[in-house]
Amino acid sequence: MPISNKYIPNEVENKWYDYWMKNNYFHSEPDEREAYTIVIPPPNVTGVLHMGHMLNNTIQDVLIRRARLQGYNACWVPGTDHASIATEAKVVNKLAEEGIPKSSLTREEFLKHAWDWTHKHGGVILEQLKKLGASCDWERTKFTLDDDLSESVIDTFIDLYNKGLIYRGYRMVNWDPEAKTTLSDEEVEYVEKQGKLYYMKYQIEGSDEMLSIATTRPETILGDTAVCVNPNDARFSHLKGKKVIVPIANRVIPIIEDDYVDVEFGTGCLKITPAHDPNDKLIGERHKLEVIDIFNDDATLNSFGLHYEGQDRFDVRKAIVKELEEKGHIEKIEDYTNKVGISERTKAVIEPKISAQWFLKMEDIVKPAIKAVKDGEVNFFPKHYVNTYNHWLENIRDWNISRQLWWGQQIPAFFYGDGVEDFVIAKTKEEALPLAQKASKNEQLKLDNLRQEDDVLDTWFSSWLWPISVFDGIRNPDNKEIEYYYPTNDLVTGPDIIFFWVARMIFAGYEFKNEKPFSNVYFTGIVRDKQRRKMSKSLGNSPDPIKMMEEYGADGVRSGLLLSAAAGNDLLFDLELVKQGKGFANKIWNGFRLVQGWEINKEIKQPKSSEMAIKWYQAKFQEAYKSIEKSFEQYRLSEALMTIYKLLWDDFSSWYLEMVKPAFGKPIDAKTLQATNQFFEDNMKILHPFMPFITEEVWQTMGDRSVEEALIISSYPKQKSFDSTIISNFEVVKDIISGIRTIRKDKNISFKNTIELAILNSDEFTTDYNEVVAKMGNISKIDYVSEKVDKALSFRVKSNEYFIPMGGAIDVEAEKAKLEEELKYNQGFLKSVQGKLSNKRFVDNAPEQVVAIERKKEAEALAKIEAIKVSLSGM
RNA sequence: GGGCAAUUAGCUCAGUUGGUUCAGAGCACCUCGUUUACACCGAGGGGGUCGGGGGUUCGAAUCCCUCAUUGCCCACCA
Repeated sequence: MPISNKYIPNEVENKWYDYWMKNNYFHSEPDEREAYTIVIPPPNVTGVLHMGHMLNNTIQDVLIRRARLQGYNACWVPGTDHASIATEAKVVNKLAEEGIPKSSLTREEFLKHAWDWTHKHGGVILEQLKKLGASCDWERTKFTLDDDLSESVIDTFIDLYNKGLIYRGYRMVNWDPEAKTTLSDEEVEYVEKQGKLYYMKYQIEGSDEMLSIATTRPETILGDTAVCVNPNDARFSHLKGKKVIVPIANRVIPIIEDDYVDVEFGTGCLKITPAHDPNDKLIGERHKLEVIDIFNDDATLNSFGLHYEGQDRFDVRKAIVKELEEKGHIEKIEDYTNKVGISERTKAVIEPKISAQWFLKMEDIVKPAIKAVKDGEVNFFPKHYVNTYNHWLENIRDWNISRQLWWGQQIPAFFYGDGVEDFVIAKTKEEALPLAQKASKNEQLKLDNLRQEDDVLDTWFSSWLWPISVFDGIRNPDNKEIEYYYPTNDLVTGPDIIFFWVARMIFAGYEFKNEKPFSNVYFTGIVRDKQRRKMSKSLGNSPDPIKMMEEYGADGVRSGLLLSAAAGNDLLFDLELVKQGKGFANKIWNGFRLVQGWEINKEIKQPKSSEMAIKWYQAKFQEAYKSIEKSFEQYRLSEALMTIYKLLWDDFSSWYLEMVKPAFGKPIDAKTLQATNQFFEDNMKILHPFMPFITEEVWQTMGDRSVEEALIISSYPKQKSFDSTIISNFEVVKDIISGIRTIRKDKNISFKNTIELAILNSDEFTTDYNEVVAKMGNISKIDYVSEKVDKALSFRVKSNEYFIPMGGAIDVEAEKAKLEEELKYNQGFLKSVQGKLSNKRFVDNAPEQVVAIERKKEAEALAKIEAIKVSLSGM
């Protein structure tokens, strides 16, 4: 069968993915082997694959495929996250487009829509991962809202509540007026915004004196309940005990004193709005101030907004400034940049708000997580993320885990009264009833008197259990699966969710399993474009992963991504590297075609050159192997791939295959063919984790392979010791060949024409490589001579000299100039070496080994200089 | 305001305890070559006073100090 000289990935990739699936190679069951486990960072259920996923999942697949080849029972658990805010927002928007406001629906009706949406769009991303070659155990696919996972979440909530770690409290929390829910501190991003600082004048009651106050949020004056100055500020001492009139609202509020106020900033006078600023709230508590909340849930003003009621906060800001100006209350307006908190999901400006929410106490629960990383139980790559991690854990505040949403696990709290504390915690209403009867001391309480908390739990309150709950380790702590697969081995994720997810999983692991969830965390970088901009939909700078895989092959894309990704650094995505990856696949394919085309002849003897080439490649392979192992230990996948790339392209294709390749139309001997096939197999094995498709294709085309003999489940080559002198000797041989090629190029001697070579002062080992030199340099005859050859071109490798006789056709002057240049260089080199050696302090202080090396350099330089001088004198 | 990281060839990055292998790799670039696996190719080549300035040392890309630039994270100054 004629094989195309171009490797065409598309069909090949689909074919082998189907084959792997059909034969269930990705599936894992506990057995006697050691487990190697990764749980996928579950993408949002309705998300689509972007470049970040591509990188992240390529890395996981490399690790899992390698482990599988190494004989581990490799298990990669896939799944998706319900992403409560993001998904609910999508469903709300979609319903809004259909003219259905969320408020018109009951909880059940809305959830039905949400599930319909999830079933329609969910899992697309997992299908896309299959294109990439991800060898996940799809039978284990989980969703954070699956019944078993939800039940695990509820169980842990109850457990934590019973331990006294969960409480309900009135607190100032972050309110997202668009999603109409609270957010945890981690879900708020701070961005710099160009704004204004407004200086407003408040009239002092019973006086004409005006007090100037600076604020960035003039609309909140309607919620002012005091004005505050520093007690040590002499400018305001005469105002002690007085009151001011809030403009527009015309309310009279006290002037209070508190150390919090910075005398230097603004006017040294601060307006206090306890309902809408965390600091004001604290001051308000200290001074027992009234709290006036002026906003509705969507951040329009409520009745405290007076004639602005129903208008949006930012519209009111403009309008109120205008009104204040008209009434003479604006002193001045300055430009001012400040940090504004926005919702990580909706990007809406966060409104601080006081409300009753559920919190998890963090102080004690995080302690084992700090210790685990400190003690190296859990390792971070790159390790500097440990600092970020520690800083967060050591300064942690309680976690607001309730969300005013419907999409998620509903909090299992049942209210029997209107008080903040009038609730019981239970799995079901039925279980709650007797508890509520007891708590309320009311035996007559009925099921109908109980009302379940509307709020659901933060998405991360389910994903923090992920490595445990996917193996059902919460509900059935002693089941076979959790015992076998937990703790997992590696976690591959982005540093952006170190707090959201990674840290929380670690302390959840200790809290619920008494053990770490994973041993190593590999933080990937962010995928950026060549201008270092983050790849995003809105910028339109992100290529479509699916299209790209269709054009360049999943293998090409995988290797392109990895080639550009130094461990832990941001990755500047460049399509050129994907092309390089595709080119690499093609290179391998063509090497394979070459070997496939060879005719074997068992009668012919193995040439010496092939024998030497085989010995050399065996050593070279082992040398690379060692280096690959080392790279993997440090999660330097990019480095490992580059090592393989160079091994296969330079060493194997450019050197090995060229050395053993029979002349056109000539057969090959059995020994060499057998060795070459063996190399091919080993090459495919070490490359397979990175480029699974082409390697399987080559592997399967090489011979008839049974279902048990697929590459994906074959065995990784073993590390063997190797003789490094074979490699260093061959470097000399390469230099000789390179010298010949340089002369050919300089003198325009076509490679088609054979030339002769004479060698002076031969080292013993080089004679073993005579056939190699002859073949690679197209040399017809090699002579060993005892003195310099006349009318010849020459070059030197180490201190040996090599001649190519040219008859009379050499340009003596040019050769002389060249030699003189070489002489000059070597003399300079010698001078610097001797400079070092004549420095007594160097000789006395440097280690013996180092001095010995310098002496050796000196001797070699002297010999070389001598040889050049001899050549020159003969001209 | 605090912390972390980075700064080495045109680009992206290696460079482990200071001294074999220290100035490297890949890509890009230049020259030559269509030799029967591959032009998604082969052979050859140019290119960096290692961000600046000090210091320690016989010796510094590597250790110390300092400055500069960039990125990220954290932090309740109106």
